[in-house]
This record gives sequence, C-alpha cells and structure tokens, in this order.
Amino acid sequence: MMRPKGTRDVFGEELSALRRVEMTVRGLFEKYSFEEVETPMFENFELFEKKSGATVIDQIYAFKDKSGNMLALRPEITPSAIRFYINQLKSAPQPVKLCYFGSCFRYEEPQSQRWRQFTQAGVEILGSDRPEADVEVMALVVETMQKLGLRDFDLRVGHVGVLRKLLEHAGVGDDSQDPLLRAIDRKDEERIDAEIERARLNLTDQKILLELINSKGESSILENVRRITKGVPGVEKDFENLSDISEGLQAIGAKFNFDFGIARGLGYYTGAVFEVYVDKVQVVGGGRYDGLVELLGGKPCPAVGVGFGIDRLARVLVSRGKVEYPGGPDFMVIPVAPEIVGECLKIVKELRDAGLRADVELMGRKLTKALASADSRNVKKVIVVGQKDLEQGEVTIRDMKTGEQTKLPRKDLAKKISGTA
RNA sequence: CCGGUCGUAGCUCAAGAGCAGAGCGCCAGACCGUGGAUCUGGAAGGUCCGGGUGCAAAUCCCGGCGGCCGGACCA
Repeated sequence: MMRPKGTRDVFGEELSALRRVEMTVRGLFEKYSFEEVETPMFENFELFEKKSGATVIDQIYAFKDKSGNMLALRPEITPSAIRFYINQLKSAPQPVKLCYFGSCFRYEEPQSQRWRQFTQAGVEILGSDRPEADVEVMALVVETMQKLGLRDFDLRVGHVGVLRKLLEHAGVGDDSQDPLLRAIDRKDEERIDAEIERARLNLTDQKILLELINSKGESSILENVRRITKGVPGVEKDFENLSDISEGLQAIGAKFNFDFGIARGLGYYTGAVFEVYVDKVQVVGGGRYDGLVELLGGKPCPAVGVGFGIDRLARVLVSRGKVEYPGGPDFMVIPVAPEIVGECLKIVKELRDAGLRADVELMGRKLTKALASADSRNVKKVIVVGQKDLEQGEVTIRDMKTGEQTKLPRKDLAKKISGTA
C-alpha cells in the first residue's frame, strides 16, 4: 500500500524537529497572549470560494458528503479563524488575538518543500488598524526565529498598498494589476518587462515602478522611495504607516529590510506585508488584510496576521543538524535467566512509577545479546538482574558509555536511581 | 497542468533477455552472569502496477502510479 501522492510519514528525527517547532511556536503564542482556537479540518466549500480566484479553487480538495453538502478540506486556516471571529467574537473586547495550529491540504504538484498535506500555525490580530499591531506580529516572528536558533533569517517588509496605488495612478485597472503583480512577486525581469508593456505604462510611470520594486534595504531607503512616488495619491498615508512600523521594529531591535517587490500572492492583503526566508526558502509570510472580515460577511474590521510553515521550519532544523533526537531509553532492565523475568517486570514498573524512562528486555535474549542490543539502541544504563545478586539483595547497574558497573540494593532501587541519575 | 530523472530485500545498490544477488540491518548459535569483534546459520523480494513482444522479461516496447528536482501556480 502506498501513500497518497504528496503525503508523508513523518518519523524519527524529522518528527522530533516538527514537535520542537510546534512547541516553540505554541509557547510563544501563549506568551504573546494569543488565544488558541481549533476549527474543523473541513468547512463549507463557500468559505474558501469567496476570497479566492479560480486557479486557487482548482487546488482545493472539495467533495460532497452523503447529504449532498459541498465541503472542502481547508487549504489554510485564516478563513476559519475569521469565520469564528464573525460568529462568536465580534463583540469581544478589541483587539481579538487568535492563534491556530493544524494540517492544511492543497491539491498541487508536489515538489521541494511542498506537499499536499502540511502543517500551518498562525495568528490574527482583529480590530486594530494601528502600526503597533503589525509590529506585534512581526515581533512574534522575530522571536520565534531566534528561539529556534535560526538567527540568520531574513525578514523582508513590503507594502501592497503602495504598489496598487501606483498602478492605479498609472491607469492600470484592478483586473490588469494581477498579472503584473505576479511578475513582480516572482522577481522575473523579463516577465515584468512584458507585463509593463502589456499594461501600457507611460515612460515616467515605468521608471517609477521599476525603481520602486527594486528598492530594497534598510529603513534609510524609505525616504527615497517616498520621494520617487510623490505624485501618487494616497501613498503618503502608507509611508507614514511604514515609517511607524520601521520605528517599532527598531525599538525592539529587530533586523529587517524593506523590499517593495513583495506582492504576497494577490489574495487579500491590503497594507504592509512581510516574508521570512532561511536559506532562500520562505518559511513565514503575513501582512495586513483590512478587507477580509467584511468579504467573509462580517462588519468591516482591520486585521493583521501571519502564517508559519511548520514543516519547512522543521526541515531547516534537520538540515542544519539542530535536532536532538532522544535515542533509546535511559534504563534497560535485563534478566540473566528466564526465571527472573517476573522480577524484572516488577523493577521496570517501579522505575517507571518513579518517572524514569525505562525499558525491559522483551525478546528473551541471552545476556550477551541483550547487552549488545541495548547498546545498539543507545540505552544509557542497563540494570542486570541475576539470581546471585538478588540473593545478596542487590542488582547490577552498568553504564553503557563507560562500561563502569556498580551494585545497588534492590530495596528502594527506583528511589536510589532517580537520586543519582 | 508541463519538463528532467529515478523505481530490484527494512536500507544502499548489483545483475541489462537465460536459476534474483551482495553489503548493511534484523533474528539465532558458537560463549550462556557482561556489550560493540569474528565465524556460522536463518528470516526477508512473485524486481512499483497493467498490458505487449519473445521459447524465455527485473532487463525490450506502450500506458499508468509513485519518489526526487524544476516550470506554471502558490490563499
């Protein structure tokens, strides 16, 4: 039996990395006082239909249940979180800070770092349109990366509002913006040129656009970008916003770069957007989407959020050898003769009751083989239980690393061991 | 949806029309109250699936499926 295409069985070191990322992220969500919500893994199809274009809908696992309802496996969790907010929390004290965790599904061709089932974690701040909310989300991201030991991450901040307003000003209508923005997001110069051609930008606007999307670097570039786009109506406010965000990030000592070439897909983003890269792989993405709550049927509500690619983060940890994989048990109890098995079962139970990670020989191996086997499983200490020792009221404990052996009294064994180990 | 590449034992790979093999791992014995070594033995594969050509197919042909890598797309 084979796995369905694009799925994985995660085991061993990789699973250990995955758990570590989950634990780290969950811990920080709590510390930042986001409240967790667990939403269903499938939703009514229309929840995802509303905010997505045709190509995106193509990639949704959709199905009819036995009563004919159109359902879909969630391709992301943000819509569910917002549905929940609209259903139950819209009159809760603002802002509402939600976080979530779970598997998502997309019908895509699998390739490097891309599977049909993957784990996403994320947060949403609902109700605040202020730059400090954007900063809060980015601060969480920065701290997460640091806690995971990935200090060389690259945080890039852009702004889709500026991009869209510039295009609007240049006479590119909503519908024609998307292909151009896609090209920009891909950073493919040939495509960008072709799309500029197609959008019929005049020379001045072309120059402004190209200069804008090639503006990358520290906060000092902001002034220049601001100057370039001077004539574009409405962007002044966006730059105020970016400059506030920039100050906020500097206040918390976060390293980041502006990159006005970030378009973050096309979905629902309206303001500042950001991405985090490690080793050229995008592991985190987020931004402001002030229109989504309304789109999903709620009252207008500003929102900012982020999604973490948990599997990708785990991959990075594995590839950098940062995963501690807890080999075998700390203790292995081995009987010297078959008659002593019962006593061994008793001992291992005592050890476990004392909270120790203990195992017992289950294959009926002779002592020699049992020791070899314990060693190959990275057991730290072996407790050899034999008739002679028991007659003296003792057992033998052997350190598998050093080979050093000592005898310990059988009575209160677990207590003695947990004291010394 | 498109392209490259690969698919034989749990793992890494041989055999390239003529009895399906090795190394590692696993189990056991030699030794049986002290490990990693060595030696010996054992279990484990109808060669990804389905068709076709041949006396004969893991091997050649066609079609699927799957892995890895990339393109399109990426909420």
